[in-house]
Amino acid sequence: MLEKSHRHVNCDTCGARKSSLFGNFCDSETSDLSEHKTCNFYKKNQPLFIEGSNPRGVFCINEGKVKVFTRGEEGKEQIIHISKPGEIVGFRAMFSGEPYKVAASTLEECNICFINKDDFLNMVDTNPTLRNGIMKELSKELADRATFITNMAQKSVRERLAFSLVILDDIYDQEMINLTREDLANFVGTATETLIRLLKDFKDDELIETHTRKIEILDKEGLMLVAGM
Amino acid sequence: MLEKSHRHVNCDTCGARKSSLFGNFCDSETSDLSEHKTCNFYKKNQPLFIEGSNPRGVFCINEGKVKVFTRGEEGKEQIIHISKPGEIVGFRAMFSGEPYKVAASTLEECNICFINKDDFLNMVDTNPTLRNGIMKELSKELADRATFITNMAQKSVRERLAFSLVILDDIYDQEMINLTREDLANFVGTATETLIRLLKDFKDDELIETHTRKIEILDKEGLMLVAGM
DNA sequence: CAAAAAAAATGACCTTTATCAGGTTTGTTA
DNA sequence: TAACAAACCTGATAAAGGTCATTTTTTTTG
Repeated sequence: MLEKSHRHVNCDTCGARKSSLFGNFCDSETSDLSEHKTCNFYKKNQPLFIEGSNPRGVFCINEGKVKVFTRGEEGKEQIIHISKPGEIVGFRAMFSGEPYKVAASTLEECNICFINKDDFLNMVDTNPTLRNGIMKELSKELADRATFITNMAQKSVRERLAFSLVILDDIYDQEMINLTREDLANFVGTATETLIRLLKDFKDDELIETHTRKIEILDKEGLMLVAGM
Repeated sequence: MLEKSHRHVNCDTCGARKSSLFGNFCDSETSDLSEHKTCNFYKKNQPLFIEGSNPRGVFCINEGKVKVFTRGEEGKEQIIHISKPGEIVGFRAMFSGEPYKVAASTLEECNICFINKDDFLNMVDTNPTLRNGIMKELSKELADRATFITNMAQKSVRERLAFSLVILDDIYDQEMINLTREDLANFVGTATETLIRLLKDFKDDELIETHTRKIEILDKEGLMLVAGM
């Protein structure tokens, strides 16, 4: 899927950059950025960082998807967020001065650039546009998580699954949703068995179709109705 | 409870300021801040702002407690956070450029100062220490909310109540926890009836004692054990 | 390509927790 | 302080959803 040419990305030509926090960098800023990053290829299910470790920089996704999650008491994952190309992962920890409170790992083959902590913080310090973008992003995520909490507290699993599928449909853009049932359950916040049963309900209701693992959204409006959106 | 003298607070002498984001302001910065704020007394259950309205500044709590909450589909509140003196409420919306996604209202009689949006943003722009403090705060809250989500998804109501009581014990510091059963239920994320039944269990287990509405923590360690902390 | 491992699916069962309905206590205000 | 409203509490009931055990399908790997 990923071609060799993708494995060493230059920021100037990176399509993902344009929709990222670095999107409005000028040419000199962009080439500067390019010089200060390294680029790595990740296989499926490889960790970017784990809970409790010390942040050494930020990860900028060029290709592929990444899950950000915490673990509950018995080690069960709760997926907090799924990042797609153009998103920067792990920048919260740059400012908190604390070890990671969440973990991140790849959901598929990924191409991900790494920017060193000092370089990143230096950019944030000297570039007000970038800084404002980051503060805006932090704020938006904070609002998203308030909604997430409320959904968890007040919606049924059925409603949350519908809600999640709508969100995932955006994240997966033109592709079909491609997650293990377990990951999907850990995103919705339910047991894998319950999730599978509900997926069948949704199939019966012709809201979705499954192609082995992949989930095709047939009726997004209908899902939004179920989700109460 | 609140004396008249508290109703017009000067930032120089404000005890809450020292533990706030403005804590390390120098004298000139502090008096500058004092000039740019207004101070208001709020009765119990008065809104600071509501969901969907446009942010016009930030609120700095001098005395009293404030709940920050969202409403689910049927209007049921989910309390996301409870703020105490020294905390600044509503600054997320300063950076997002969007209307409030949450609402805030007083839980008791409060003394709260208001700083105008422009003045606040100007301070943030020109004061790197304040700015870093804010970014750190945003980041920490983001991490807190990840934990909140995971608790909601994976802990039982019993565990969440124990968890909530431990947190509230810190927020209420030396006082007893003083919330309506409904507010407490909306913080834990459960039905009021369920909450009341569980409180009785905790009383039977001598983890807490109630004095009409007020809740006294008898065995914090025990609660933490129940909460799985 | 066969064998093993991982993931997906199904069934039975049972606990947790929401809901509804009613009764009591506490707090507020005329 | 009487009357009213709000908050609190209790009981009965039902359903949502978790757990465990087992089978089937898909994927991975030697």
